[in-house]
Amino acid sequence: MKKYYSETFEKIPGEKSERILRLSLEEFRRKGLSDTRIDDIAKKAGISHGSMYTYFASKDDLIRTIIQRGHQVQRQAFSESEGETLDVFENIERILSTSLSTAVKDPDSISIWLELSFEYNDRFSEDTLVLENEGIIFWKDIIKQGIEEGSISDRIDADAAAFCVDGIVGTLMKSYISNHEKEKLYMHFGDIPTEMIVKKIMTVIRGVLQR
Amino acid sequence: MKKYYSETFEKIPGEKSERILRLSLEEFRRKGLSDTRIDDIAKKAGISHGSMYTYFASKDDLIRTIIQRGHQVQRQAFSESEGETLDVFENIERILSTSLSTAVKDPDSISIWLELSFEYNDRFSEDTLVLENEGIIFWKDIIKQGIEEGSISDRIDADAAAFCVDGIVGTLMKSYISNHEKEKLYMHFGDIPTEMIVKKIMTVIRGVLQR
Amino acid sequence: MKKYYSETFEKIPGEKSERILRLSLEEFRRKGLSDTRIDDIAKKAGISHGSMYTYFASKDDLIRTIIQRGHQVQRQAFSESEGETLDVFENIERILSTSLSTAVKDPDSISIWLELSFEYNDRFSEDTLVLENEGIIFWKDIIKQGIEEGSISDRIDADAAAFCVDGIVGTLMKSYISNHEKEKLYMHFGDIPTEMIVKKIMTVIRGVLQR
Amino acid sequence: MKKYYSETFEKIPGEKSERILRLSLEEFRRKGLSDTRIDDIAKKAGISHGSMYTYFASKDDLIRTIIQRGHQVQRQAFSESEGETLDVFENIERILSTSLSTAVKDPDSISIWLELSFEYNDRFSEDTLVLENEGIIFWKDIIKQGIEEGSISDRIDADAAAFCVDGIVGTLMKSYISNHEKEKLYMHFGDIPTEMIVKKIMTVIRGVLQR
DNA sequence: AATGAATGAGATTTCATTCAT
DNA sequence: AATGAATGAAATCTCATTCAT
Repeated sequence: MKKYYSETFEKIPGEKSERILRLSLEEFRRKGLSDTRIDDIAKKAGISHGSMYTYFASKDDLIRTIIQRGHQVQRQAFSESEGETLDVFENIERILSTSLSTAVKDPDSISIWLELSFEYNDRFSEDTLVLENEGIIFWKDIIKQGIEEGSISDRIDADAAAFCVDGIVGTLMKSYISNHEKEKLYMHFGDIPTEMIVKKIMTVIRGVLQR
Repeated sequence: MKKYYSETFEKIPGEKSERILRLSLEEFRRKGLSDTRIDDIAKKAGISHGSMYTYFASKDDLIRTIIQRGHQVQRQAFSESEGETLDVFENIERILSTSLSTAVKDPDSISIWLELSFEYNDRFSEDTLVLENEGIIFWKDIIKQGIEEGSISDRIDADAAAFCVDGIVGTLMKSYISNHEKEKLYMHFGDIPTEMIVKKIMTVIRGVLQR
Repeated sequence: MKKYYSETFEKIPGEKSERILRLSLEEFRRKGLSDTRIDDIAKKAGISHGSMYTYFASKDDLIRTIIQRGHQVQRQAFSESEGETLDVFENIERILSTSLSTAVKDPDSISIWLELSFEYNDRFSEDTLVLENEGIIFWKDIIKQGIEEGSISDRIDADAAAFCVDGIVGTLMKSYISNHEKEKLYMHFGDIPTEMIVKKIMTVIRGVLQR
Repeated sequence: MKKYYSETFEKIPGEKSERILRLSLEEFRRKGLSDTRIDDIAKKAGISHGSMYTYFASKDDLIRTIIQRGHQVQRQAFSESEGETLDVFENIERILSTSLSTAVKDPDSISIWLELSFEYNDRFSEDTLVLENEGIIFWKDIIKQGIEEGSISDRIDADAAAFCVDGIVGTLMKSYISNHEKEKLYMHFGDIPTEMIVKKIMTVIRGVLQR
């Protein structure tokens, strides 16, 4: 995989590089990819903007680096949930629950990820589609497994089920990227704890899918 | 509702004002709210740079005007589907189908709408939340009606069902805003006609909700 | 001929556009093409640097515009000296004299022209070689004419004679672009009036060429 | 003569210091004094950026060091041609020939030397004028010698003759610093071997000067 | 002595906005 | 009402130079 950061960036203390990436993410969520200024990130990180350019040749390179970091984290999450022999619905519930807590803890990553959907960010598409595909396959596998096991009705289209679950989880994760989205979530569910939201959504998913 | 355009804008031929708003939408989807330049819109519309500023006091005002226009269209869609005494699932299917064709015909509106979810666009939140709320209530009503009619299982949480259906429809509409999203849709469903996608998704929704 | 300035630049008062080009030339001679800052030219001309960019898309475009202006002036000079039926040596003397007074009055143009000889300015080559060629042909014609008339010895190689006269005139014109070059001229001739320099050089050229 | 390099630079292997100076020259010709970056030279020479600064306190000091090196080489050339009892024209021809082959072999030195003529490089003037003067005296001596010997006509102004010969040789040497100049030389002489150019120019110089 | 990470002044360029015509 | 020239704040990026290791 192509590296979008300099060797210098590799050599600086991990703590520092982590901080830079984390603060970049935060700033990107708050200001948007386009309106985030390299200089602001540098200021927040307590380094000179010149240093930012010794680490990343351009703003786009910084964004790509962040995207790749997101991949690693996401892949790890996928691989962790593999090999577990849970019931399909327990599996979905666990993923939903994990996704939700990720969204609450790290809305920055979700926000930047969602920005990549827009046409004006298509230049990053090649960097992200591979992972998107992995996510889609991940869901399809789960659904197929459920059908094979007989726990999901075979009247249901597997592709559509994967699409729906993916969409529901995505929508839920999106609900924490901004006040605006939090308001919408509140409109939907009122003021209830997040675990409660998972439970409620699971009644739907079970209802829909369970035979 | 506050007007964000000048009286001058009201007086110009409807055809011209329509064209300006339509081309603005197109440009906003392609470049993003932030990277779209007023001058580019003016050039596309064949009017002078300065004229844009006689119509809209600022770029944000243009965006707000576009948002309000979206509201009108959306409200019209809501009101049209009211008063019809369809079966709940027929109703959902029709909305799904309409939403899909809207997304295909006018991805620009969807794209700009989705951009408003991000924190860096929270300044537009007050202009949009009202309509978001209407949409949510719209779904809740449909679900409640279904439960009352007995066609939707009462084991299912109504709020969550509304959230899920809303999320699914939203995800589907998002699938047409960029090549990147189209690719993802293709990963999900392969190369099938759009009506087929609706049908497949309906097997899921019926399966989940139907008692 | 391709235009390297905007339509806006064409429309501003001639006096203003002249001033901008003149001050650009001056600044380019003093600081060099590379170290001249657009902002400094703007300041000298009493306009905003933003305006400079409405006139010229880039610094290179400004340079090209200046080069083209130099062409026009130079071509005019060529065409003026045509059609006159002077003796070859009178002709050369007149050109030498004119060139010298041009160099004294407008060293800026000479300086920028000479900068174009360097490899790092080869990107402008296509804009200048045509005129260079015209200058070379101009000299060759004069020498040939002299040989045909019998006033120049036919033992002399015409190409080389054109090269030498061109080189001498070029060197003389170069002598006014900087203090450094003026010093060198002083080392050569001491403190004598410029007409005297022309006379002295003519003794050489006559001596060399006259049969 | 003031040294513009550090003691450290004196201590490193001659081969290495030679390489650094040679590569600097090359880069300066290709990019120009102003646009050449110290870092690029360091990279080409395979040393670290910082090392360049342990050798030379600044970019200007590197340039001055290069200039002084040019002096040494040039002085050596002068001294070699002294003490030889050639006929004046043989002498000129030999210098012309030597200059030409120097220009072909080492256009980098010529290029940087010519850059020093411009006003924006006047800060190096004090470092170069001494040598320029030596060159001028060198030519004057040759011409005077020719007049004394009777091989150059006394109708000719000695100062002007020195100026002209100097200008011709300078122009010829300049002809190899860039593609642009090579094109001009080709316009003058077509595609002929360099020795032929010398021969042809000598017909002019002899013609002019020889009584 | 050599390295290369860090710095920050400053260059080019962009573009929302103003305003005289 | 329409125009488009002018403005200048601000963004991205460069690179000579410093300095700790």
